[in-house]
Amino acid sequence: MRKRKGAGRPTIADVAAQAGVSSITVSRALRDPQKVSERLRAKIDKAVRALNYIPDTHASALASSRSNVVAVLVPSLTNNVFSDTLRAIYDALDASPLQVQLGNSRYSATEQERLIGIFLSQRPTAVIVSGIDQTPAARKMLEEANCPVVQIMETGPDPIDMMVGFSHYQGGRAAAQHLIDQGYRHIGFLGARMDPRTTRRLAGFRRALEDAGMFDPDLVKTTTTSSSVTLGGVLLRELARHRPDLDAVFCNNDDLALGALFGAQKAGISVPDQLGIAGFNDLEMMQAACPSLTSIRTDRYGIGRHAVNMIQAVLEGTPPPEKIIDLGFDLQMRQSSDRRHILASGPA
Amino acid sequence: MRKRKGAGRPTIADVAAQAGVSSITVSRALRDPQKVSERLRAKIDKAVRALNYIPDTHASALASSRSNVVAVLVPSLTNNVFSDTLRAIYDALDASPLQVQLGNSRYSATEQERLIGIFLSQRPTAVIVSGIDQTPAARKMLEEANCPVVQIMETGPDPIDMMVGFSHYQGGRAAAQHLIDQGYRHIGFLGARMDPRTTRRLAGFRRALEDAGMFDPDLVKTTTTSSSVTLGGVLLRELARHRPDLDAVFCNNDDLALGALFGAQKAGISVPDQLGIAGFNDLEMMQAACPSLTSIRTDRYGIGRHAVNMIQAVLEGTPPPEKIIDLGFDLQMRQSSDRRHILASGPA
DNA sequence: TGACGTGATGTTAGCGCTATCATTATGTTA
DNA sequence: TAACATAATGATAGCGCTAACATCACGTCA
Repeated sequence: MRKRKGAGRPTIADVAAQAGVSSITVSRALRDPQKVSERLRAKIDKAVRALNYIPDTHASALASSRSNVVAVLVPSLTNNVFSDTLRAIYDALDASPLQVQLGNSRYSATEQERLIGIFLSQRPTAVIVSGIDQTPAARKMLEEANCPVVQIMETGPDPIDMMVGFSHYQGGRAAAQHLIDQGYRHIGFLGARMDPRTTRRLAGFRRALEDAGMFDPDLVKTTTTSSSVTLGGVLLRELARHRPDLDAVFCNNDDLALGALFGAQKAGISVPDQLGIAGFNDLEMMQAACPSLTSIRTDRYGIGRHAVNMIQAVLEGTPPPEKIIDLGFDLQMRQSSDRRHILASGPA
Repeated sequence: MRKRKGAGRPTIADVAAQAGVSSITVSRALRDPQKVSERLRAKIDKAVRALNYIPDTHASALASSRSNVVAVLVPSLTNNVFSDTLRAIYDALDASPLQVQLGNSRYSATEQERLIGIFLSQRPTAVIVSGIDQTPAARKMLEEANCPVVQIMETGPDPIDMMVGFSHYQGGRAAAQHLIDQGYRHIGFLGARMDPRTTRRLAGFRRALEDAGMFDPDLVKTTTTSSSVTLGGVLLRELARHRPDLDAVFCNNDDLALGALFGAQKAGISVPDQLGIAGFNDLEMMQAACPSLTSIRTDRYGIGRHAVNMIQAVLEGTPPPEKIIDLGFDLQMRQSSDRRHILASGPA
């Protein structure tokens, strides 16, 4: 009957004809070569190359109810933290036939839920989703998605399926403990956005100070606006004006920490002597700053790499022994909080 | 006959049955509502909502040889310049049924070509690609792709289809001219990566200095390694050691400029008096730095927004009057290159 | 009044692949 | 050697949607 146009791209039937086999054999040879005899496989490979055949992803997905898409959901495209992890995911998937479908939830759990719905309608091979604070509906969808799911950036007690990250609570606690150990006594907290991970860093910070009998809610300065270097300076100067006894700040990310450094410099406050500064994530600029900035180093690239590894392991039928991978963190002490010279010369 | 499982998700036939119409009418009602009478449209909408129907993108793409994918190719996921543009693209496409398929070419033209091949096999609705330096094969593929193509980040004389960006050559030239105007006489160039855009900035820089009779190739310090704040400090100190007469640097991006500032601070070189610094792109941190840093402001978000607008205009049948949009740039003079106090008090 | 345009809806046949059996050839066991 | 497992290949029928044509109910105009 009437024929549709067709873009003229070769189909699996063309390959089959050229190789003298049936199309299902071509399909098998491409998807699972060991199911086809070596003789036919060679013929088919040759035909594929001769015709420059590229399988149609949509037809494949429709027929198999399965796509080659890995859905990845991050809360921000501009935050370097996520771009490092994304880069790892793209790098790791590079050699595989899997494609990334990236969604930006803008730090909104409901937006994340919406995107999960859209992405699942593409029947992805796997889902990578940031954080552990999905809405109940989103969690339910993912549990029923019938594909590997990895929650990244954070660890928690109750994975949907798998998890790679670290404890933001412990990170915040370690940063605070470090400032205490350096002899600071009026330690503030600068926080932007206050998403769930940030909030847990604050909780860890608070715990460390409470244990040391030093927690003062008046020294916690937070805002829900998004983070920036400029904001770090603004928050620092507001807090320092309000509380002249402030002698250190833990900033919930590195942008704020850099901004706090600039703010201190503008206000003539010397770092680290009059003010200690610590950040979170240890972006590359932290060690280059003058003075260099203390931060909690996190393995963002590793998180992406591990997430893909776990997915591939499941797809290959050898699920990873551990459902939860905690990559931890490292405190990188640098000049901005180094008071060893003062500590050595006597008690504060 | 034997039935396949089917994930149980409602199909267009279920909606049609519920609404008491044929499935093609449902299809039309969803894709082009004005082709269906108001009465049926209401019924169909109701059925769609009742069943929570979500169209299958793969089936649609297979049947129509057209997907809802906009392919976007950027050279880097970690460079803030591109994440700003990406954010704009995601924001602008948010209300439409179009989905972004993102590829990372890692600053490699051959990798870009490979990805274009993969993406075109998904028959995208449109393609957004960074830069104007496609390989001949890639250019040919895009010309034959039979969909809108927008080259972004840069303008040039010979668009594949459409273009949004600005002239990096003129940007580099303006930065150099500014440093000349501020009375600097031994102006260096710090460059990382040296991709095509960077190279054109250098060409503009060179032109301005040559016009002023001040170009000195010995003051151009470049590397092909990727850019970082740390690298900015390293390059600056190497150049300053080699050429003590250096009195200003134009850095081909803001990371290098920030690093140069830190490097100068570590070396005890005062900015802007002993050394002027200018960057490129005007990331948010530039104005927060201490001293604040001069930069060439570019409208990265606007580039993404315009690119999507142009695509949507074409899809709606009202192609934009201009194939090339030049969004220009603005020099933001700040403390790091401000010598008006010196210029005012007499000749250098 | 009858040939004909117009808009709304329906029928049918694919799009290019793969799931599910069916078939055939080959080896294996009692 | 009969009965049966195993491996390699094929035939067929969809997956869920839409392009292309068909039909039908109106109105229009000479």
